[in-house]
Parts: sequence; structure tokens; C-alpha cells
Amino acid sequence: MIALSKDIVCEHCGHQPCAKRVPIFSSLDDEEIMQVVSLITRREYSKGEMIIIQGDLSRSLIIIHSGKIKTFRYTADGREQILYIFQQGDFFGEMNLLYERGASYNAQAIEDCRICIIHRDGFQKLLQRYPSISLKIIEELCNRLDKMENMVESMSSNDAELRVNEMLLEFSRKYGREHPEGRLVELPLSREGMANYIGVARETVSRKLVHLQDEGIIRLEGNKRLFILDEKALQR
Amino acid sequence: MIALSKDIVCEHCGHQPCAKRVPIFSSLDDEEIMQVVSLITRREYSKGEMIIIQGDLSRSLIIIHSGKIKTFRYTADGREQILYIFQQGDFFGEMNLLYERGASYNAQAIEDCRICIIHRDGFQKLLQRYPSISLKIIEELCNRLDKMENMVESMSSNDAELRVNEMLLEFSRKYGREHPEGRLVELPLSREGMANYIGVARETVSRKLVHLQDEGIIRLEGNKRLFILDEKALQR
DNA sequence: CGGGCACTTGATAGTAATCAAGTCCGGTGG
DNA sequence: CCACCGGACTTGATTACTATCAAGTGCCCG
Repeated sequence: MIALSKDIVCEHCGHQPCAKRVPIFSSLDDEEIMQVVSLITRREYSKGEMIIIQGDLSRSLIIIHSGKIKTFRYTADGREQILYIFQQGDFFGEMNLLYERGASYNAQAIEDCRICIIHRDGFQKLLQRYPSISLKIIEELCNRLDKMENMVESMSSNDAELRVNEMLLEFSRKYGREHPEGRLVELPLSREGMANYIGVARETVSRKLVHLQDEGIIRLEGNKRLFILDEKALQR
Repeated sequence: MIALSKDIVCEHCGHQPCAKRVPIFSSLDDEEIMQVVSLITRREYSKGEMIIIQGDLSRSLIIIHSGKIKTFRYTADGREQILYIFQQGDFFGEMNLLYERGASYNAQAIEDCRICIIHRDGFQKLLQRYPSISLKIIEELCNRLDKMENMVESMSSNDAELRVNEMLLEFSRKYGREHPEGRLVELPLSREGMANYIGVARETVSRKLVHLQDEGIIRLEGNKRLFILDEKALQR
């Protein structure tokens, strides 16, 4: 299948270049998008597969076309610290564009994924040709910093309940949708995953969730979803 | 005092535009620097003065010409969470360039300071004219993200000793210098400040520092400086 | 020399980690 | 269709750590 500039085709979407769904390229017109597409290599991973391993030397930016990916580190005491959960349109590996050092994180598919890979050489040319891409990246990095700063703020507290609450609010924003019963949240992580995200023990997550349910603030439904009944209460 | 493009003068340095000391402008030539300088407003703050208050609406990027500034937030439980300690050449307030929302942090001079202020309108023009500035900013934001990710990693652990050790290693990198006795570190923060930085109680910082001294890993000298005798031991 | 402030040290209490059983649920095979 | 198996989750008991409260102590600066 060959892509012509007038009849743009993408092997993933079949009708539209996937780069078009990616915020950092949103300012480009169709022809420019095609130049981007020509630089992209694609790959698929199934749930559980490792995409990047801490220490690996990579020279590419990775953009997620579909699925979810978690990035994490192994801490000095052997725990897994989850840093981000990325999904469609998100990118990571921006450090690879700048520095020649091993990855400081692991990346693992937590759902079946399709990703787009852009090698640093090609990407740097893009940045020089389309400065608007740089601005989009700055914007995204600022958002990520904001997220990390919030995370530091809530982690600095030793109150596990606060950490759980903040995690639920974040999940509500990213994965929640309205529902007659309350805000329905599809949890992207298992209990253990959530524990690794906020840096507490598995058991503590269980206990705090049950506690929130007893107080009527949330309602658990199986292990993978919950309803937030009283969002205000979580904010305190 | 009027600055001519051939005879560049800065009211702070007397002989060289201060913008030249700022990494994000390091790729510009003298004439370009002058354009930057023409956009800059300057201000001075003395130790202890507040520069930004959480919630303030600012539309400027702030670059530090001299002195040190801490940025922090008041957490839900009323504690002060220090996020960064900025010094000469660092910038902050990049969120002001993108969003129309109140500052998410406080900024306070922890030493007498001279700062340069660039209003967002002028700065956005700079970004469009000199894309290399964007790249420098991306680089700095990546470094800051890396720092925050490390911070999240160490904060996620509930082990206060680990947090203290990591803080000392960071201070060693930024404020340390070699000395016959070991690495001499000038502490930028008081005990209480350090406690607010790593999210533990004042007393815990004291105890852990004494403990490290007892083990022969550091040597305290007054309250504002210490020697790191065994850097390897801190890394574990 | 004296006052004030930052720091240290000690005692106690509270919270979450850890260890150890259970329980629930989805999937598989008879 | 049902019984069984294993993994993920919950619940309970104990332990360990750090926050907190409460006195000191040392030091800088007038």
C-alpha cells in the first residue's frame, strides 16, 4: 500500500495518517503530516511485553497509536515505581533526542499496543523545519512537570489516604466518564500496580479503598472499575 | 546608561549583558542577545522576600541573574513543600507563557537576588525568531523532569534515611566542591527547609544527619555546611 | 553577658509495612 | 455443567518507623 500525498493512507488507520491524531503534530497541514509519516516506523506489542528496559540505549521518540503503556523504575530497595501511564497520542523517550545515555525507566505495555517510532535524526530535522512542534513539546513537558510536581506534593505526605485519594482523582480525570450512578472509572492498574504508582503497600490500597467505600465516597465494582459517588470528599 | 550594539553594557554586570550567562540564550550571537536584553525588565529582592505567591497571575518568565530562589507549595495539610532551588542562569514561570492560570507555586528569595523578567509577548516573539531557544528550553525541561522523576522515586519510599541521603547527593552535585577533608557542601537550606524539601519532620533530618555522622559518612560543621566523607555509602 | 532562635535529644503514640491466613473469581478440564 | 486450580485481592495480627510533643542545648548577635 503506497501513500500518495493527495490520497493519504496509513497502514494502521486505513484512511488517515496516524500522526494526525498526535497532538504534537496537530499544527501541521496534510502535506507536512506526510513528511512526518515517511519518517515513522511502526511496531506492535501485546499486553505485558517490555518496550524499553532501563539502561537500554535508544535513539528514538515513541508515540502511542493505541493501547496503554506504563513507565517505571526499579528503586534502590527493589520496588517498582510507576511514573506515567501513557495512552493514545502521548509520546515518551524525549530524553533520547538530547542525550546519549541509557534509558532511566522501563516501559511495558499494559494493553495491546501499536506504537510509532521516530528516530532522533529525522525528528531533529522536523524540529528545525517546524518550530511549532517544539512549542507543542514544551507544552506537553510543562504538563508533565506539573503532574510530577503534584505527585511530589502528594508523595511528600506520609498519609496513605491522601495519596489514594489523589490517585483516584487523577484516574477520574483521565479514565472516568459520567454515569447515572456517579463517575465511572475504569482502573488502568491492578491493586499492586496502584500501590507501585503511589508508593504504598498493596494491602494499604485495598484497605483504603474499602474504607472509602464504607464512607460512601466510592463504590467498588469488581477489581477493575469503581464509581466515585462524592468527588468533593476526595478532594479534601 | 545606553546600550549600543557595539559596546554592550548591562546595568547589572557593567560589562556584559546578563542574558549571555543564561543557558537558554547561549546559542545567540551578540546582536541577538541585545534584542533579548531590550525585552528584559530587572528587579531585586532581598533574602526572605516573596517573588511569586501561589495563585498570582503572572505573564512573565523569570530568569535568575544572581542569588537563590526556592519555589514551594502549601500542601493540603498545611506543610510547605519545596520543589526547586533555583540559582544563577535558571528560569522559572514557563507555565506563564502557555496558560492563563494562577501560579501553582510560591517563589521566595533565600538569598539576596537580582532577576530578569521577560513578558510572555516578547518571549513568544523570541521563540518564533530563534527556534534554538525552544530546544534549550526543552533540554532544561527534560532535566527538570528527570529531577522530579528521581524525587518521586525517592519520596515514594517511606524510608527517611534514603530521602536524606538522596538530598545530600543532590546538594553535593549542585553546591559541593572538593576539599582535602572530603566534599564540602554549603547547605542552601536550614534543617526545617531540608525537612520541607524531602517531606519529613525537622527532627528527623537532625537525627539522620547525626546518625550519618556517627557512621563516619559525613561530618557536620556548624549548621550550614558539612563534609561528605564517604559518597559511596550515601548511594546505597 | 543575655536573649532569642535554630537545632538536638528524649519519650510517646499513631500509622502503615510486613507477615500470614483466608476469600473471591475467572478459567480450565473432566 | 460443575469441580478444581491459581492468581489477585482482602483481612487480621504484629512490628517498625517516624511524627509529634516536650525539654533541653548551643550559638550568633546585639
